[in-house]
Amino acid sequence: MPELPEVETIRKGIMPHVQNHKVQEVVIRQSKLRWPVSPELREEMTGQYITSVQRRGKYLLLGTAGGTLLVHLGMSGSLRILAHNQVPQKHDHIDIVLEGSKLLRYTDPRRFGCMLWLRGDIYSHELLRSLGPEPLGMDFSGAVLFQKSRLRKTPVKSFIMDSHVVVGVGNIYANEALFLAGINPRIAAGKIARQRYQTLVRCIKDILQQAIELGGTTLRDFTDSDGKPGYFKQALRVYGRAGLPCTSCHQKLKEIRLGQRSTVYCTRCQR
DNA sequence: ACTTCGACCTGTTGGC
DNA sequence: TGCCAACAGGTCGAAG
Repeated sequence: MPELPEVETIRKGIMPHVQNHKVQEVVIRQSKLRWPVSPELREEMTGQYITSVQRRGKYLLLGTAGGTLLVHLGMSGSLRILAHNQVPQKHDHIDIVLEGSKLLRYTDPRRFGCMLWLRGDIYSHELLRSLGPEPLGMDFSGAVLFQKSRLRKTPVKSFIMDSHVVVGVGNIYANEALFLAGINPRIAAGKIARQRYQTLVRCIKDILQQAIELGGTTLRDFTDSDGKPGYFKQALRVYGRAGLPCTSCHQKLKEIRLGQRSTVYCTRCQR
């Protein structure tokens, strides 16, 4: 579920429920996530006011005066706002219980996500320090991609999915952006011209922006049950459509694997 | 410095 | 219907 547009939608969805609210209790039912969840999370976050809800790439950052909760949803994680009396289910690992009537519940069947309590300057933390630019920010441009890609032999799809190059471009949107840009995903990143990177950057920004706007409408209410976004299903041009006709030229879409990830493209439209 | 690959998990799907 | 392998929206870190 979580690519950048989903994470941004979740951020906007939970913000009004958690910002300026006081943490009454932190319940850790399962501490074995990608990294162990430290008891310090409970010890130090309890009693704090959540002052900010930010996003960096696919990380969510809940700021307090005493530290920051860094959340990543991995492949299967989700966050929901629920009532205090909602009974936890099998994969409901952590609750941030707020004063009043609500709690923020972290659910993650595969447990590839993480919840880390950080103190001090969070941007100097290992996980955040060397991240590339935000794809929707001003400092993500064709010039940047072009410059970073010189001499790199890795396929352009793997390249744009590398968080040190640019954050937040996951498998779905990498496939979609390359289709829109008309670029074959297996071309070596270092062999792509500056001009084409400008096109690619425009496509990445467009597809992410569009997905955020759609996500915003279907996932507006975070007090609902699982808000599983069905929004992009219809908008997807290549992802999940291997063997089906290209929406542009009707050629059968091809599926290959790049970096162990499913890659779908049109051999006629993407060169 | 760059690339590849295993690892972390559970749930779902498709083939036999 | 059941069983088993393959695969799934991520990404770190080790090894080459």
